[in-house]
Amino acid sequence: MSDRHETRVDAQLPTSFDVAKRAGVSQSTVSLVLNGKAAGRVSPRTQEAVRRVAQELGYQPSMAARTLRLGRTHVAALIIPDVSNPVFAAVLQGAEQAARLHDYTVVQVSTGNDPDWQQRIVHALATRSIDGFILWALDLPESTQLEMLRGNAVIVDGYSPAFPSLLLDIEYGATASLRHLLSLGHRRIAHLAAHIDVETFRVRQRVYERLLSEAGIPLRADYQAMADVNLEESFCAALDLLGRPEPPTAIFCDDDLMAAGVYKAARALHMRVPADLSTVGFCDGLVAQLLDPALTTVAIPMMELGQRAMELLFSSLETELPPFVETIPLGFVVRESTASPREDLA
Amino acid sequence: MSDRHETRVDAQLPTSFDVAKRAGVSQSTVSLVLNGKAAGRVSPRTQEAVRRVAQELGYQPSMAARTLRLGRTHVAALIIPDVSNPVFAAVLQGAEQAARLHDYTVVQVSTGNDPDWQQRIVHALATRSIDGFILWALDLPESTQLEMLRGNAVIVDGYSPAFPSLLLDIEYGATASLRHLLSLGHRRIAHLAAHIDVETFRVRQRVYERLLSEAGIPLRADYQAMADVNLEESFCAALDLLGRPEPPTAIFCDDDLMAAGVYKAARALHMRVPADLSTVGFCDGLVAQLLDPALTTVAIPMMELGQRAMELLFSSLETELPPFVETIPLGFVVRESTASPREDLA
DNA sequence: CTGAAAGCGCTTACAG
DNA sequence: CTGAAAGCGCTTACAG
Repeated sequence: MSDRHETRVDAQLPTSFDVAKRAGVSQSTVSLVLNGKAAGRVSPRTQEAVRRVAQELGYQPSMAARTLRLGRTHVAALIIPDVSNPVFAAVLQGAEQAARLHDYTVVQVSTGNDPDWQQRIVHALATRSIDGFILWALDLPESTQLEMLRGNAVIVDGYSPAFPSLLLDIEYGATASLRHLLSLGHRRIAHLAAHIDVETFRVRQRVYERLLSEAGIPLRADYQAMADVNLEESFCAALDLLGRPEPPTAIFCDDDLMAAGVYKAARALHMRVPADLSTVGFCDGLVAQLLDPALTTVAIPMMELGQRAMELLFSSLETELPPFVETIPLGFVVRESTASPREDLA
Repeated sequence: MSDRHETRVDAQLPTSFDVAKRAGVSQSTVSLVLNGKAAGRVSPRTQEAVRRVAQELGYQPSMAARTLRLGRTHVAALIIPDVSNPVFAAVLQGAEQAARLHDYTVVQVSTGNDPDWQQRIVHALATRSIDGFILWALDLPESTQLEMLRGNAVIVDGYSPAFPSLLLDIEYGATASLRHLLSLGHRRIAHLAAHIDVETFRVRQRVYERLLSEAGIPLRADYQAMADVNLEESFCAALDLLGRPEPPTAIFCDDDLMAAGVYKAARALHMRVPADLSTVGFCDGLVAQLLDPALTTVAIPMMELGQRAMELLFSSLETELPPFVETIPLGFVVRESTASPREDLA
């Protein structure tokens, strides 16, 4: 005995069987026709009839049934560190654009909210709810339980030897940014670093250390601060930096949102950007556009990256791609948030 | 003959049958136990054994199979006008938080990118890929094809007689905002309106017209501008407004992002906010926090709303809620973007 | 050119 | 207390 009526929707919707009955053909014929596999197997007039009836009934195949049969959900997940950073909206948009061409849906999962994100991925994999993953700005240790991800995931801006990866040229971006500050004559350069232990931020730190040392500037612990990538924390950390006995004349930030925190702190202390304090960011999304004066920053093409990552994921899903690395060049945009340090501070 | 191996993943994952075999019980017993329906039907020791084996094998039930059987996907969609506005990230966060408690996933769909969004909803419904919908800031004409949404959707900040609705008290917010400007002495108040024809924005327009007329201020066409809710368009429109022969002394904006455009235009014209130009926004999200000087704006509790909307959706999914309206109070926050008009302009 | 049948992996009456 | 079986709605060999 059937036990339908679990949802109101189910009760109404036509199945391929309904179409078959009404078109006077078998259910398999309906499936064949509607999947475009009828070429030379079903007469044109039958095909026509099937299509017409399907149209009339507004028939659409059940995703669940198709998924069960085919083993594909047509859902991809974009795993990002933090939804509340608006740059990821651009990534999602890019990813969705690419996904639509393949008839896929994208769900966005934030690891920031959820320390148990690895578990969630494993669960999604185990319940076969998601076909593929884009992992953004996350490191995957080789010996991880995420081993099962092989063939179903691509990495962007993260370290992992086991997956196809889009690697951003953070090295270049950070170098350009710091060279710019140095060439303006800054020597008291602080680093406002993201408080997340992933490679993309470690690179920024390394470049900071190297360029300063190359310029013969000793590293100072009191010029290094950490904060979560959000406005409040960055504001507090920046306030701290600027409150030092000998405050920095420039702050190199790991993200635009952190630069926004610096702006806010400068404002609170009645300092002007860039006259009293130069600031550089990283990302160049909406936040950079909003800041006044306009932010000098490293430009990451987020939307294009989202798109590219999704395309890569599809390739990988089709025929497992070997682990490889494609390096994405970044830009560096000089705007109005940087200037030479004041004479008395230089 | 079986045709497995469609995906690498499928090939490996254990099924309830595997668990049954290894535990030496029938597949139905496994299902009963793992679904907590074994009370008094399966002996404790059998239950224990089943659970242990399931654990060992890392067994998780296939979502697709469960969905097909039960008619529920455990996916809800949040339909919003525009992803690129960062306020919606907060909505999503709230919605996800509530969804997690019910073991649901949320996908976010933007209607802005996609004029065909109604079609997409119908499709999602027809393919039974999504259980329920939260429709945000959208109007649904009664005679819509979305009739089939009945019982599967809730509305937030939108007009529709047929669905459970969370109605924001836009009326109050807009009134408070305009009263504030009027009480500061402004009489040359422009309206920078969102270029989307939905009720939530029509209310703002009506209140604008009414309050001005109540204050005995004639409506001027040259004080009304429209733009999409993004920085570029709002910037251009604001530039236009401020370039009038007799420019406004205050601009009432339909959204914070539009207020950001006004700030940018003011800056471009070397006008100071609020000395030369008062600005009020609507929303009070990240953008409001970023702006300098701090934005006076109507506060909408986006995250709480996302949460509440999701809870409402669950209630509605369980037992169809009759159409009803719950009105959400808004706040109005006076910060630094408003002041009395300059003497020579008042 | 078309149809009957197997099987994807579950849940849940039903029979014992 | 436990198991055999139906059925959710598809796709795709296979047989005719």
